[in-house]
Amino acid sequence: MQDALRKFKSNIFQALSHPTRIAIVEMLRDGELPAGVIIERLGIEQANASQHLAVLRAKQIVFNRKEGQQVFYAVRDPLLFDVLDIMRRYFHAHLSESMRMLNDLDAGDSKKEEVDVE
Amino acid sequence: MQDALRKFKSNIFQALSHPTRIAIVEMLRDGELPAGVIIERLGIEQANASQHLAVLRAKQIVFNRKEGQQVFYAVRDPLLFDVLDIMRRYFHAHLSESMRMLNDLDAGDSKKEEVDVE
DNA sequence: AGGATATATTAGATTTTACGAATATACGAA
DNA sequence: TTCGTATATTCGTAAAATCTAATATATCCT
Repeated sequence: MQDALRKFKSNIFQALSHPTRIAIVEMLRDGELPAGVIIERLGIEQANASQHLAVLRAKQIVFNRKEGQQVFYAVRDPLLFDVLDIMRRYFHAHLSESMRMLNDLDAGDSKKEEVDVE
Repeated sequence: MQDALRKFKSNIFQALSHPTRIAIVEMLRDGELPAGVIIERLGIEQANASQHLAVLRAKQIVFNRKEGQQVFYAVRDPLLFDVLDIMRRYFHAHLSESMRMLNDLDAGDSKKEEVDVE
């Protein structure tokens, strides 16, 4: 049954369905990084970052290697970067609607963030 | 800021983070289909299917066209199929671990489903 | 052993998501 | 206009995700 395949896909997507986790994966594009660096660059609570790393680990999107008291993370398969690249193209291909969508989704929030292009 | 880009990506992934919605998108690979057919093939509650369609609509993954009393759905950009194709390759590339992962995630459920390959 | 550093895990509150049941809307037919 | 079909929306509830604060674990250094 290809039900398993769909479940698998949705699981991976679920793992990628948070901006912080996208940021982590993108951060690892050029190779492994210790958790400390990741956390520092994210600029969020240590515990929170660690939880996001745990999600990526659970879905096997990243793996880690312990060296001394540091833990180095790396993306398991660069195939995922291809997915992110396609998404970037997708975003640009529909730029105006994409931005409108982001604003719509934010609507109701107290602070309205500016949407700039990369 | 490419913060917007990351937010956009995670939004799309969020929309794809459910097996039913993956099924819908895949179902539309060869072109548009009326909601009725989609619902019938999914074999789930009409309301539930309609809700999933609403999610895909909100994220602009699909668009719809009304004809008479039917509503035809289509995927906005075939780029998404490329993403799904990559995920299939990803799945196969790590077949054994993928299946173990699916089982692990199911662990604790009352009924244990068999994991078959597509 | 004891303290400092790096990272992970747990707990609890809040928000978001998913689902079924019921209801609403839009349209075509009689 | 009333009826039936196709689809969407709302409501209530259960489950899952997210965040902060607190605590735990492992490793190195002295």
